[in-house]
Amino acid sequence: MTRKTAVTIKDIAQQLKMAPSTVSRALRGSRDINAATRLLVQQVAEELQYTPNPIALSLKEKRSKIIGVVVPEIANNFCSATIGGIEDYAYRRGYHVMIFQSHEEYEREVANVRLLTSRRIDGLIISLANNTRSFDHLEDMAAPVVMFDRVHDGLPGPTVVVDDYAGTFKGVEHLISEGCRRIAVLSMAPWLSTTQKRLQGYRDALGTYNIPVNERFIVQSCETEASILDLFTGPERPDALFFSMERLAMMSLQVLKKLGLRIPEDVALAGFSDNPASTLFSPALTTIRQPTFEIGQQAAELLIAQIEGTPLSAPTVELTTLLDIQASSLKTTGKNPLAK
Amino acid sequence: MTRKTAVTIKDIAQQLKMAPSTVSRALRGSRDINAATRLLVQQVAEELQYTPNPIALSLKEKRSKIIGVVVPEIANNFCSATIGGIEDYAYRRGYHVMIFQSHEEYEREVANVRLLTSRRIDGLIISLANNTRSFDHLEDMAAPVVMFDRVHDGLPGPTVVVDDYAGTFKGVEHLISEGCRRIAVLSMAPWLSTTQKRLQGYRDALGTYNIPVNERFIVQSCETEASILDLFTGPERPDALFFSMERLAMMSLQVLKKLGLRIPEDVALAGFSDNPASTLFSPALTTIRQPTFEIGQQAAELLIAQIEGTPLSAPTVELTTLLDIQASSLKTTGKNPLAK
DNA sequence: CTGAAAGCGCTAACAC
DNA sequence: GTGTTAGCGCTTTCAG
Repeated sequence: MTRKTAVTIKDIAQQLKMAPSTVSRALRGSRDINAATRLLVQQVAEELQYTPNPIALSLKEKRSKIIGVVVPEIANNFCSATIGGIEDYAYRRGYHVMIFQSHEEYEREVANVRLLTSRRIDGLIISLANNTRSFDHLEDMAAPVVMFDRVHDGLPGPTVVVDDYAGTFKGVEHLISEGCRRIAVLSMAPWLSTTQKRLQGYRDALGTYNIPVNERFIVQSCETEASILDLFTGPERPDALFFSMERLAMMSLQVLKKLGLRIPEDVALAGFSDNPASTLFSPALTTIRQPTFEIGQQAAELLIAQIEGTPLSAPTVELTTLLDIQASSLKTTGKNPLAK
Repeated sequence: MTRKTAVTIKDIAQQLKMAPSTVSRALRGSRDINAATRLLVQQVAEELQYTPNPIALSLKEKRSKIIGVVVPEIANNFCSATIGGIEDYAYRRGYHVMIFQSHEEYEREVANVRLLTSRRIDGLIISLANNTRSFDHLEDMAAPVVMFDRVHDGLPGPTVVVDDYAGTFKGVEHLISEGCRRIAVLSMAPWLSTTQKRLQGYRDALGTYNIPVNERFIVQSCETEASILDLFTGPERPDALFFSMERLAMMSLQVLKKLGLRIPEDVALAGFSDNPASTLFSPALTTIRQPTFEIGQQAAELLIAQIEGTPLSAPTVELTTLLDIQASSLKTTGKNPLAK
């Protein structure tokens, strides 16, 4: 057990019978200091196991070396993987990561951001809650903000996203190439730019292949199994489901099971998912894979660049998704689908 | 955009032409203060959007209201779910969570703990890295420590674990009841108490049913697919695999696929996993489910109780696992296995 | 080169 | 009831 009260610069000064300021200078390698003094101080500091108090430093320098992260839910493969990336990069740059969950609730998101602000964090990385429609809490942040995944175009500040449009296009095109013509899409809140880009990719893919868009097949703000079930009540039932989020994939699987529909024979399945195990599903899921860890790293990099005033390499980073074709979308077994 | 410099207690005092201490008292509801003054101060504070500077507070009161969390890997269903639980409870109690990853490396774990200490965190919640064998870094912590999952019995401080012994016993017993007799177990580092308890559960389950223990079937420190492959090289091949970690489940599935062995006909599969989607696997996995979110909450509760000097309800919390039987272990189809 | 002093924002004696 | 002062640990003028 060590002493309860941490050793301070004063303790060192006292023991060496010099002024605290001298110790401070010696420790942080100020130019104008006697080499002998410096060595002495460093030695004693070592002995006493001195570690600078970051709180005192923060108070003085008005920066905390802490970056805040607000995500909808930590226990979500996409979020946890990006947080992993953020922590990884931040750690290497001497920053620490403080995490909050919005639980997809606007109010909690606002509360978190305010809390983080009052914590004097140096910067914020955020993925918006599903039902966040007002952005005041982000607009009047003093600290730099980087958004990822769920971004809002109206806000300034860099963003890290993936090629949502192209990714969706590829995915839907693949379903079409497998013979699907009634492709329903399950998406999130319509005001998220992610949603908009993905839906555009969906519409354009259909358009490219002269398939009329059936608005009934576009489920916006998909939150419950009921809305998926609804798709299968009318006379025209989908022959494919494109999900824009892992949770929606799970829900689809449940619903299709409940309805006794086979995948992919009755309904093909494809979409965005970041469960590393989704190839082990029954059947294995065709997914648009996002470079989650890298997204986190990039977000942290952009943020720290802003904090430290380094010019940004790019205001917005767009990473590339990968279409991972598995059994869930292969209606024409054995056929090697178009690589696009 | 707001002012860059946050408003302080001094600003309020100045505007009201009173002393900062009065403002401070008014704001924190000190008894002996004029009601009128208090109201006035509160009003101005509101107007100016004053938020107390937690850094100044920390410096003064020598506590940061931050709890540190060190886990092997955030992007891991078990870890992210527990972190979710920690954040959830901590948030409600006014604490914030700072996260670090050890990446299963002892050195990085030590570095993180030291960093956290120098950060003057109020307490630490940790799940040990797989190869941590020395515990000095935890022994001489000034702040309270709570361990969860990967705990070490030699250390003081409360722990949150699950009924590893009973959980494993139940799981292995179930495999036995399905007719398996050559059950191999894939486990982690032998010095972890988790490993020890689980292996004991395994041994005792076999013993109870008079099945001799084949030491070749006990794979300690299972890190690679090779060690699983080895199991299938000799003359006596396992008819069941019990995995003690989600990653090992994935590896098993890969290996069995590679070997062309059917699950559960050739090899039954069961074990610890916290992938909420493992029922969607092909075949659905029989798993021992841990109450991950609750583990996190409990850990946070124990820690905060210690920090605030509240007497602990219990030094160690042991939560109960649930055996979720699915197709991967059902050799005798249709048979309703013993509920135990 | 080194010491003394001020101040970051806040609270808690200690006056009056 | 309210103002004054000191101090949390550290850096940074400003003197010397």
